[in-house]
Amino acid sequence: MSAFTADNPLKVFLADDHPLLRMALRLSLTQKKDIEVVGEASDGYTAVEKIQSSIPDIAVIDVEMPGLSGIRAIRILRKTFSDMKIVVLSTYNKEEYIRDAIQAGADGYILKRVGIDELVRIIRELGAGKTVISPYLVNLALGCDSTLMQSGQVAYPLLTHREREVLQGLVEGCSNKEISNALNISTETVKSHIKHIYAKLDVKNRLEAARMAQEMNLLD
Amino acid sequence: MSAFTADNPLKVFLADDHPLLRMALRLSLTQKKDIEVVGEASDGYTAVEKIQSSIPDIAVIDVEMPGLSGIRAIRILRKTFSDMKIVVLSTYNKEEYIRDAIQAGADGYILKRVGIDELVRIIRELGAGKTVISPYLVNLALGCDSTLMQSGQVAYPLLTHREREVLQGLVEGCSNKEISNALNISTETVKSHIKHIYAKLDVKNRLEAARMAQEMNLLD
DNA sequence: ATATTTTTCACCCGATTGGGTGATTCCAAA
DNA sequence: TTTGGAATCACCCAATCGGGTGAAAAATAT
Repeated sequence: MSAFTADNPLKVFLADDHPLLRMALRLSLTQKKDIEVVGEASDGYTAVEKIQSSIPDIAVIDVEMPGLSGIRAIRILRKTFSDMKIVVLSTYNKEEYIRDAIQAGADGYILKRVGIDELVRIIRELGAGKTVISPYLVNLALGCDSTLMQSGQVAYPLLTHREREVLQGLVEGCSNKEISNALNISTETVKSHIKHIYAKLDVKNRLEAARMAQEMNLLD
Repeated sequence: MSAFTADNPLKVFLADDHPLLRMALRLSLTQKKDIEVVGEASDGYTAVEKIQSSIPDIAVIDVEMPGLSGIRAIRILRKTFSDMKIVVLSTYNKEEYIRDAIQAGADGYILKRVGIDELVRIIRELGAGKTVISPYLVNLALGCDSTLMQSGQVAYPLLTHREREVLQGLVEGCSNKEISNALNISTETVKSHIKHIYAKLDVKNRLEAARMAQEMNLLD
C-alpha cells in the first residue's frame, strides 16, 4: 500500500500559531527523507485555504489558534477531504478535547510535549493508515464511534452558486425576507440555503457566517 | 554598561516542558554569537536546581510546567538571585497571569507566539537591563479606555464602557445569553444595552452593528 | 446637593431566526 | 438509464431577537 520514500515523500502540512514551535516541527520533519513539509499556516482560516490548494497527505493542526479554531478547521476540511490524515496538536490531554477532536474527524491527537522521535513515529504511522492517539491517552478516548467519514466528495466549491448569492445578502445585513425579494424566491428557500451554508461553514448564526465568509474570502 | 560578545556571552537558561519548543528556542538563541544557552530543564524542580548551579544571566521559564509551576519556581529563585533576569514564557495573554508573574518577580512576560527575532530582541533588551512585556500585551497593561473621541469626526454618539463590552460579545457572534453569562448580568440587561447600541449606531440588527463597530473602530 | 448618566432589570409582544423533516423539479454525470 | 446534487418550496416548533415602556440603584458630573 503506502511506501513513502525520497521520491514519493509523505506530504505534511503544519498549522500552529507559534512560530517557534512551527520551526521546530518543520526542522524535525524535513530532516527525514521520507517526509516533506508542503506548507504552513499560523491560523485556522489560512490553514484551510492553504490545505485546499496544497492537498497534503497529513495535516498537523493545533487546536488553539486565533480566528478559526483547529477543531472547526478540521470540521471544514473533513467535508472536502475524506481521506486526508488529520492530526491534532494540543497542549492538554483533556478527555473533552480529545473527544471533540475525534468527533470533528481527526485521525490522531498528539500532545505538544512529545519528543521529536515520538512525533516522527506518529506521523509515519498515520502515513501508513493508522489512527493514532498519543499513547498517554489511549484509555480516555473510547466513547465515540470510530469515524463519521462520509463518502468521497468533490473538491473546491464549498458553496454552490446560489448559496453564495444568498450569503452575499446575508453578509450585507439583509433579512431572509429581503434576500428572498432580491432573488425572487420564497423565504423558505432562503432559509433552506442558509441552513446548508451554516452546515458547510460550521457556524451557527448570521454573524459567524458573515465573518467566516469574509475570512475565507468566499465572496467577491 | 553591559556589552555581551562572543567572549562574554549572555548566559541564558531555558525551562519548558515541551521538547520541541525548547529545541526551537535553543537553536534560535545559540545561533546568536552574543548568547549562550547554559542549561535546560523540563520541569520546575530541576529548573531551580540547575539554575542554582549554572547561574545564568537570564532565565526563560514557562509558566505551565509539571510539578513546580513556573510562577512558584520564580518565587524560589528570587529569594536567592535578586539580580538575575527572569522572563516568563506563556501561551496566554491573560491580565491575571501577567500580574502573577510580575508579582512573583519576573522581569518580562513573553507570549509563545512571538517570532524568533522578536524573542532575541527581548532577550537582549533584558540583558541590557530593561523590563519587557511582549508588545501584544501593551493594550492590556494600559486599561485602554480613554482613546475614542479626540478626532472631530464624531458624527455618531459614542458608546458607554458597558455598551462596548456588550458590543464586543455581539461582534464575536455571541447570543444575548452568552454575553449575559460572560458579564454576569441578566439577558434583559444585555437586551437593554443592545437596544441602546442600535439606537446610537443607527442599525437594526447584529450584523449591521458588528459591521458598524468595525467601520467606526469602536473596539480594540 | 442636585442633576444627569450609567447600569441594572422586568414585562409584553410580534418578528425573525434556526433546526428538522420531507418533497418536487431539473440537470448533469456515471 | 440511474444516481445524485442543485434549487425550489412547505410545515412545524422552539429559541432568539428587536422594540416599547417603565423603573430603580449607582456612579458621575455640575
